[in-house]
Amino acid sequence: MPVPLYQAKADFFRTLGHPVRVRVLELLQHGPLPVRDLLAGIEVEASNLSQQLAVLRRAGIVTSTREGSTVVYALSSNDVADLLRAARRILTDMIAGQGELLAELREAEHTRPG
Amino acid sequence: MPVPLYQAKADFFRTLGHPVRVRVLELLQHGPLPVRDLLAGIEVEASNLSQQLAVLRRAGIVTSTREGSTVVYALSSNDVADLLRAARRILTDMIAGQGELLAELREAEHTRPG
DNA sequence: TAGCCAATTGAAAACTTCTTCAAGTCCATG
DNA sequence: CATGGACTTGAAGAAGTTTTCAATTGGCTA
Repeated sequence: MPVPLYQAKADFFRTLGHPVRVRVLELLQHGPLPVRDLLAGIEVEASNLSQQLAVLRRAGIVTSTREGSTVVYALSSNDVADLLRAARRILTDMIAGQGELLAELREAEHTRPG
Repeated sequence: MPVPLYQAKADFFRTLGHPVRVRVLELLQHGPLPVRDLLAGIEVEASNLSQQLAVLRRAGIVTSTREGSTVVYALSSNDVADLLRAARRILTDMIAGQGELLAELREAEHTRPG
């Protein structure tokens, strides 16, 4: 009895639903990075970053390998980058849409119906 | 001062992170539908569905219009369908990957190292 | 092996989201 | 204008997530 696909999708999206986790995935888009570099690129404490990395690991979205005294993270599928691109497109559209709405509202203020 | 984009992305993904909301978006992929039809396609109580629709509406992901005594919902951008496709691809990969892992583990059980 | 740095873990408190139920709105029709 | 159907809302408790801090692990080098 498999987990229904819509439940798996929801879990997956929920996993992406945190600003630190999104930043991590963005930073990993261009290739693997050690924790040290993630930490340098995200305003968060080491232990909090670790917690968020653990969430991504448990979900199977990233993998970690120890190299000497540092740990290197990588995306486990390149499709994650596609997904982030799709999300960026939607958000850009939505923000543009809101911009238009705002413009309409401003106009309405000047040409108010009597 | 705009909301940072990674925060907006995280909010967006968080909004998708619920099985009922994922189902709604899947059902709306092929065109607008009245609440009645969503309700028929999802195992959930009317008031719970309404709560989830409100979350999607507030996030600007769907729009609703009243037509007589029914209310019709639609995706506000067609890109949402792209995103769901990208998510499906990733999940399919991930599940396939887990399948392989499982196969390896099973093998290991039979060829256990001393 | 002692001390240090990098990263992780466990656990408690603070916070957010989800579910549920009763009550409410809106429209059509008798 | 009362009734009924379709959908939404508010609010409260249950459930889940996030943050934080102290403690811990693993590896390196003196």
